[in-house]
Amino acid sequence: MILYGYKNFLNADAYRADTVGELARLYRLVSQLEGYHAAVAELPKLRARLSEADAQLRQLQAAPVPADKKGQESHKKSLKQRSSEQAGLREEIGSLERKIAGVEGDAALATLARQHPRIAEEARLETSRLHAGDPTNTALWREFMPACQAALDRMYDRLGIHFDLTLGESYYQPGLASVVASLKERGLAVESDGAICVFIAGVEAPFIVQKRDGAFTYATTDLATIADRVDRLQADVVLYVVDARQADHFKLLFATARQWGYTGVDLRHVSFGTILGDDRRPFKTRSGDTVGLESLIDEAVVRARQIVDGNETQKANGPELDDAARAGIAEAVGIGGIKYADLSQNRETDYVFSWDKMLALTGDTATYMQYAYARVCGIFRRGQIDRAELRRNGGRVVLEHPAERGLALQLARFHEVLDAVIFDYRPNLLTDYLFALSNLFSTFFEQCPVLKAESSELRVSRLLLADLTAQTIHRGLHLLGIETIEKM
RNA sequence: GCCCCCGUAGCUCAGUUGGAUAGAGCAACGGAUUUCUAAUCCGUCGGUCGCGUGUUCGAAUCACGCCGGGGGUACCA
Repeated sequence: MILYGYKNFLNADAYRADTVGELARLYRLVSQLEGYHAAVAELPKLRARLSEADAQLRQLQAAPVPADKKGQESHKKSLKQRSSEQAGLREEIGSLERKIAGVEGDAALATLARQHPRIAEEARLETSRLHAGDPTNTALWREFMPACQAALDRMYDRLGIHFDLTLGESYYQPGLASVVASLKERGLAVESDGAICVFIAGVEAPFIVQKRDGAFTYATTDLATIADRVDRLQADVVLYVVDARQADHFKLLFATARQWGYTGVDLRHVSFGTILGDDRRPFKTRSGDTVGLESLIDEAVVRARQIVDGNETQKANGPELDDAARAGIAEAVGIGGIKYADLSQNRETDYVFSWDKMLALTGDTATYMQYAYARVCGIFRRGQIDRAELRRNGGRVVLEHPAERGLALQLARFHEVLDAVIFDYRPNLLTDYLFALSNLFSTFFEQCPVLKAESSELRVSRLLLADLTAQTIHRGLHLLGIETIEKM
């Protein structure tokens, strides 16, 4: 789509000024025009289905209600089904009409749509040309990639995400033809309606490894990836952290891979729920109308900064933190909050996107744990305690106060939680644990003076508990990719 | 049509392989700060775990049925 957009709709100035932004615009534009034509083609069919559904519904309503109970129930049921079908069709039609109006209501867009009636096929053709090694498209792709990669790297960098090894789709491209050939050779892939497909017993949908126009698909790349990871990297587990809606794809992929001979590798779809908008409809990342990650992060950091500044002005002895320190705290708190919001929900549950949830700084949030950690650091700083020395001196932990006991029990459970997290790839178990731990620490902090403990033995014991708490929070948050801060 | 997921407090969600009076956060309300950071703590209010039947000593959890909501389903990448 981007290739087609570049060749037909490029704004050269915008491309020079903001390459990625312009490419994104082109993608959205082509996607919109494609959607327009698809909607125009689809609309009459849907309208026909709707009038059919209307007629059926009227017929049902006019029909006499059966005398027997069973008949009544089935009558009621089909009535309900019909009207729900009718409502569904109306909704779909409305959505298509809006799509069409969006283009036709804009003179420039309407003209473009008229000039590019076969945009969908032609855009696809650009992809298959690229796959076939077309020099122009390959050169363009080489031109686009660095800018896009740089934009991604900036985000990953800000989020503290690092990769051991990155291989894009292009890495596998040279091997795709032989994947298809190998599947054919084994009798796994057959031609169907001009496409090369693998059919898996019990699944109606085909697994298309090569389209009618010759282009390969994600299915082909995914198979080539499995082969590479097993043959070259000797992977024994491969995890796919992908939206639950791709479940069918992975079912077919894994089944095909096994039949292809890759039986010794554990292939797992670690699926996660769909992110829904306020209307409870899925966010569609490709349509480009979602909340951008960057603006989400910026907003989170701004809000965190407001709290930091507010706290600083309220301090009895005047502000302690300079601008750089405050900025660092705001970044850690803002980004940590977003990561935590995402990781603290059961990954399989769909969730409604909410700014408030993403940006909350009180209650069950990353901030809560970061704050508990900073409070421990405050104790050591205030008491001028050398933590390494404390650990070396080997004092005893005594548990007399209920708050001490509760905290210690929770600390001892850390390893169990990590086992459970790894077992089924459920980070929310770790967030639950850390929240409970931090909560127990806060209670302990309120009720058990550490530096001013009644005896030196008790003081050492409580210092050890505080130290362990900080270490555990630090490790736990670190595993979630969330930073800790010494002062907040 | 076929396949998959969900329904737990006003809201957002936990609830590990079935195990004790079903838990949090937010919201609401009431308290706590001369003492290590109040981004905090303590408390109150709030639930027929969608409905029914079954399996079990025991079900939010398992089975079946029903009601309600959502998603996927041949050439998009």
